[in-house]
Amino acid sequence: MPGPTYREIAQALGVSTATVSRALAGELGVSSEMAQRVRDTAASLGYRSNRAAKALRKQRADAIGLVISDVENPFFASVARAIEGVAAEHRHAVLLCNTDEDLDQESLYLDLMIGENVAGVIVAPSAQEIGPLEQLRSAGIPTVTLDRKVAGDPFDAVLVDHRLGARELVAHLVDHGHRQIAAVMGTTAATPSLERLAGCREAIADAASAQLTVIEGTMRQAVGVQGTFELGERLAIETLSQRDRPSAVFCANGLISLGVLRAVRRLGLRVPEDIAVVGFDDQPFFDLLDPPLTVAAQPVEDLGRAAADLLFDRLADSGQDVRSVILPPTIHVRRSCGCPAASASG
Amino acid sequence: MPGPTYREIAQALGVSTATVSRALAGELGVSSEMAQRVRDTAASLGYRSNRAAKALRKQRADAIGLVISDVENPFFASVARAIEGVAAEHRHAVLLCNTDEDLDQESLYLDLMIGENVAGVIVAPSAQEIGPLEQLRSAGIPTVTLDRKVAGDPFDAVLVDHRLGARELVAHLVDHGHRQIAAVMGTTAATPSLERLAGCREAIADAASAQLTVIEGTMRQAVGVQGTFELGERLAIETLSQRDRPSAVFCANGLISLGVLRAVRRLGLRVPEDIAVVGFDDQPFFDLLDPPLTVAAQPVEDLGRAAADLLFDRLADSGQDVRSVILPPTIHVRRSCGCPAASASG
DNA sequence: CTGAAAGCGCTTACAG
DNA sequence: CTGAAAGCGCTTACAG
Repeated sequence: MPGPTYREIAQALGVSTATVSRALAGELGVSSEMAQRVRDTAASLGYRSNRAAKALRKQRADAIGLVISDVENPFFASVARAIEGVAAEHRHAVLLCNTDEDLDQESLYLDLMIGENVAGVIVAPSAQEIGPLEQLRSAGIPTVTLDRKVAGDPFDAVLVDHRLGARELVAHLVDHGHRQIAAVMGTTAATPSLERLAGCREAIADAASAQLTVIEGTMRQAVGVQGTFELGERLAIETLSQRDRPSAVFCANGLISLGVLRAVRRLGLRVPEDIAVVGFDDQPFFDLLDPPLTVAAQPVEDLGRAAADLLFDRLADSGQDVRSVILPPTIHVRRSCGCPAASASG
Repeated sequence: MPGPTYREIAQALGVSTATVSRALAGELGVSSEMAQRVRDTAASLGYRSNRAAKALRKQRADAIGLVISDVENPFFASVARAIEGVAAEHRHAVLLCNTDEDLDQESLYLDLMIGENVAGVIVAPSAQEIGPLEQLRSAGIPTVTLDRKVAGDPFDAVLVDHRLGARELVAHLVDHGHRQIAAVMGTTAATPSLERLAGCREAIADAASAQLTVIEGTMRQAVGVQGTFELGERLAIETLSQRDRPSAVFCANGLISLGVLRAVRRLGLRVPEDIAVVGFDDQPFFDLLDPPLTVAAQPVEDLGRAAADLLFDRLADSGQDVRSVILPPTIHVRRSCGCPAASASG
């Protein structure tokens, strides 16, 4: 049972569908009295806007695409939540896509979004090169990249200062006296990982006789939440089983951190006595882990909100220059680094 | 720069757009030779399907709506992931909506999805009464409810046997000798909570002289991930600060569990010596908490996949009877219940 | 301020 | 097997 259309509203009032359209769109050029009558009639008939028809006619849907690697990853889940909230304020729907960092899938999904005539796209790019995102550029679709840079800066971007966060974390380890530090990286394909690694190196360079061992998996291994988690565990077991094992480890992200903690537990090592651990990313319960984890927290909500704001800004004014926003991470010192228990860790 | 349409393909081949449509839709009634030529031309012109136009013409978009309370909740994030995977296999987009369990927002979003002409909707209903979901029924939109029942069973449903999980968990506490048990509930508005509570009561009824104290917050308090977490903490602090405090607590969901663990830590109590803790929901790192948490795990991936399968089944054959699938939870015995450390907890 | 009319890009009876 | 034509529900120059 199809709902009423402009035709029914127009007929009920003896006016044209053009007038109905204008009144309901809140356009000027229609008397406020008529506008009111149209709105009343629409309401009484239970009119519901047909977004598909609008999208076709206007060549632009009131919807945005969100292209991330995996909503199951708590980082992306929080970001998605924030974005969806802003989109809802703008009466836009959100199309959700998980690419698993796979370029083919990313390409497929972008095709789909362009076919939906989305107004814009927020994407966490799978690679540093523009690759499939070129489709968005050539189709002229407003795009914001999330957490990652694309070569040539063709899009608005929201970034986190990964380098700074990693540097501070590793410097903290150095302050605790550690000189043999391992960085468990998962993968170094994406820019966040690369920058975090660069931050580690900076901190090491600042310290006399400190040394960094980089441990990393391959792209294929670090797939999905479970995959990354298990990769972290596996890499940590390899590294920490050696006789000349490092005295501290930096974990490239929250999932890796959890994997490393499990490895440590399986090896029967104590944190921080036998091995100190710090990691990128925070979660609300990381202070409840055994031991509470010292981390560099990304401002996930702000990140999502900033990305959505950038996108809707551009939808309102497509002429503006390409902008990028860089957000700082926050260090939460807890116990896994070797610091004494705080009274109220947060 | 608009891409090519059927018109350009048709002109290039000297055929009608009807033929192009049939060929690209893979319909019979077009020679396989012609079909091939159409596909080749489409590919060489870089044709991209216009989903908005299709949606309008067919009165049905290749998209499904996913209406949940909050993707930031790990339970929903995992479910969303699974659903999106199945949808992608069917070349359907997923529209994501977070309702925060707010009926007005749910209603607003359903309006939006219906306006998008979604092929179907998967929804975790905010209430037991049909309420805003009536819109879906009267619009004839295939709907699957997730994790929760709606009065009168008007829709296909995927459920978890909450009662069983809770019953086993509390029975386990009773086996450990506990007689004063508290159930920290967050809210008992939704059916999962109610059924979990019923399961607790059954286990208590089976035990001589055991007693259940139900602690719950109000709807407004248990909002969002952070809200539920903090509510659990607050309720637990109140309960466990009393002199005649219970010796064990059942946590109604994963977020509440984390809140309770934090409360326990803040009160300086030891788990399980001073207070045993069990909870509904699992996460990949719950064995890394201090102490490892004994839980009833919902089969989240299966839940999402089953919901999506039910929906696409119905899209293929709308005539079939209303079905419901009930999935069992899995008990993971770890240490918070009082059991000794397992060698490899999972 | 309002209307008649064209058209967004498809699909689908209908006719051949 | 293929085509001409109508139409899904809107919006928007254009004309008055």
